[in-house]
Amino acid sequence: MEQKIQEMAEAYKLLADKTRLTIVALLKEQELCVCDITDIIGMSQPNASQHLRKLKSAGLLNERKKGQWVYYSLNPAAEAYVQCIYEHLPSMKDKVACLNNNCCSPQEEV
Amino acid sequence: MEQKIQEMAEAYKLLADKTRLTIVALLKEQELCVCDITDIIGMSQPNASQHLRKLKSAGLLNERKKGQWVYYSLNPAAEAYVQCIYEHLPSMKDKVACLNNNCCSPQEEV
DNA sequence: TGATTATATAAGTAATTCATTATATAGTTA
DNA sequence: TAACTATATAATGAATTACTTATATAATCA
Repeated sequence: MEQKIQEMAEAYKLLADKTRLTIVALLKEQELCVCDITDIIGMSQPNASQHLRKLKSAGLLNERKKGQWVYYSLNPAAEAYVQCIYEHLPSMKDKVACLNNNCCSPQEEV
Repeated sequence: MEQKIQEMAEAYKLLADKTRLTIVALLKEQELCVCDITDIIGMSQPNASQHLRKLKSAGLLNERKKGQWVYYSLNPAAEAYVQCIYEHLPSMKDKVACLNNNCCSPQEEV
């Protein structure tokens, strides 16, 4: 039981950061590339990249490369104690809406 | 929406610690006083006290004073995005079992 | 090929956090 | 009252972490 609590605590450590939790909330809406995320959140590219690496290393995200873009998405196989949190995240539909108006990278090619 | 994510991140920060998550798992079984927790987990009294204060300040715990003991319990009115985590915590029944055999403080007086 | 764009990594720094040690408060008991 | 027990608070130090700046890798395009 200690092992499981340890794993849970480590996962929650990743979600206990406003920036990463925002990234997860965005990815709950749709798959996004790094530059989408930096544009929407207004953060530096290395910062986003480092957060994404942490989330992916822990198995929370999947990654798909296409050309020079790397698209990240929520891993549907993530632990239940992680996924239960996603259900409580506020909608980010309006935040990702601009992407469909082509402000940033070519979403229609996804 | 940023506000809610901020609040969620702060709550998860509290649960992103193995010690505090263990305390919460114990309290999910039953109300416990500080010395119960220190005995079961094997931690120092000030350490337990400080963790409990954090959890209580955030509204995750209730406190009930009786004599020189302070009994802590999970706050059933805590946010849903917090409570959903509790459902995934492993059982701690065997950990609290010794208390009912009177190893520590007088549970029968609770 | 060279220039541009997207992403990743590395190094450095400031801030936060967890646990310990020491001490204070407060209720109980002799 | 004095001694004891339970709990809380304060101060310190070690470790972790988040962000920035600088640089590296890699794909695309002219």
